[in-house]
Amino acid sequence: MEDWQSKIISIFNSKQKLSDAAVAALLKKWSHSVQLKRNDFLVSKGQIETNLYYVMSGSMRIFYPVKDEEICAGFAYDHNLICSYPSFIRQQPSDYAIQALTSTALKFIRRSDFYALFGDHHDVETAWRMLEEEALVGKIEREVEMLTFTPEERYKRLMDRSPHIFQIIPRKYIASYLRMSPETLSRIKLV
Amino acid sequence: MEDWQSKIISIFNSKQKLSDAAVAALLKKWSHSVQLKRNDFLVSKGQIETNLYYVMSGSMRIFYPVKDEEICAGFAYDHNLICSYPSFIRQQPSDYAIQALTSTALKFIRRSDFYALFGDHHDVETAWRMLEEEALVGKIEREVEMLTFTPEERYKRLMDRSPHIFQIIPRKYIASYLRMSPETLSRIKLV
DNA sequence: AAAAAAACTTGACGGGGATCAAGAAAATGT
DNA sequence: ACATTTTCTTGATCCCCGTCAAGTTTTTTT
Repeated sequence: MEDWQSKIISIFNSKQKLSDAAVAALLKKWSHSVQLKRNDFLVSKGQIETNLYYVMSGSMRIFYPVKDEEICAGFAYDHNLICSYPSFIRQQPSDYAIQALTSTALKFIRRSDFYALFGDHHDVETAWRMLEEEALVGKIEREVEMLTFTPEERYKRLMDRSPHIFQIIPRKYIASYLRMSPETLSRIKLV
Repeated sequence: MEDWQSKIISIFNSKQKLSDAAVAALLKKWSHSVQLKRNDFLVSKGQIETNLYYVMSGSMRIFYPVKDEEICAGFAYDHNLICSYPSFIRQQPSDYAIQALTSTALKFIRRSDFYALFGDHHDVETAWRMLEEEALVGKIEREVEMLTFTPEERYKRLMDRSPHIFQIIPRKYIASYLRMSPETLSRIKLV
């Protein structure tokens, strides 16, 4: 099994141990590749998400274009699963866009193939449910984070938790992710 | 079948049609009751959520106490499912509190009983997964709502979408839910 | 290695909405 | 029905942070 394949399986296994049959079926379908250059879009606003991606290498930002600005919802890098979840779930045009910040290599599985596995492999559905639950709880915790801390506290807490982000991601996107202007982030760092 | 029972089933059926056996098994376990008076807590901060509730009548607010204030995360009334999801999912102490705003009648199922159904009744798990997906997408959409609209726009959009809330819920909680001070909400209504 | 583009910094300014405060209105309970 | 508590309103003040602008540094491209 290749390294990226065991990484994908371990993401699922961390929630629910998959049977050998499920592992084989999942990997068989998780077989497509994309290669993006810097600034390429993986998903554009308005597009319907039909795939679930695994990031082999590189870095991406997830954001929603709104009026004349862009609000950063998150990032993805090595060994993350990524897609435009609302569009993936509802099969409606995506509000999110996902863009490569560096050249990025991805593997993906088609949504229809993925969902088709649920019938024969109950454990895949259970693991996926639990991964989605994690996403929901994460969203809720982040909401609290943004509401109860000052810009400076938000910066410090991200710095404590994920210092590597500051090496990979341009500050202006981090500022947007932390819900402040690039100028405010710049001034905070002076302190 | 009693009215509240068919309501619960229809919530699940809206996502995934349940088999007769699944319906029977689910309702058999969804058999406990609670009755709350105004201001009683269904869930307190720090408590671990072990139940999933259905609101028969009355109204509730979900909020997180933080520092010296309370931030309203949502409301629940007739025919809603409700629990402290992060605590229910992770079995960790709840950051949320849930409080009755009027006298409220609820039915509930124990988490352990609910999860136990998933083994024999795959369709219950699938319906539940889809309901959780709906919650996740809802959270994401609300985030956009809060970030891209002014206080006045947020008020008007809630007024358009859910005018009945203003008849049931005290304004100060609605203000908190809309992420503004009660004074700001009061001033907006003058316009 | 040089040119161009993108990202970051720093200063000046302004405004939207929070906070504080005090009075009015409404809801609750006995 | 009355007293008490809670909620809502309205005014005055203030400050945090966003915006605008101009210069600097870093990164990217060729």
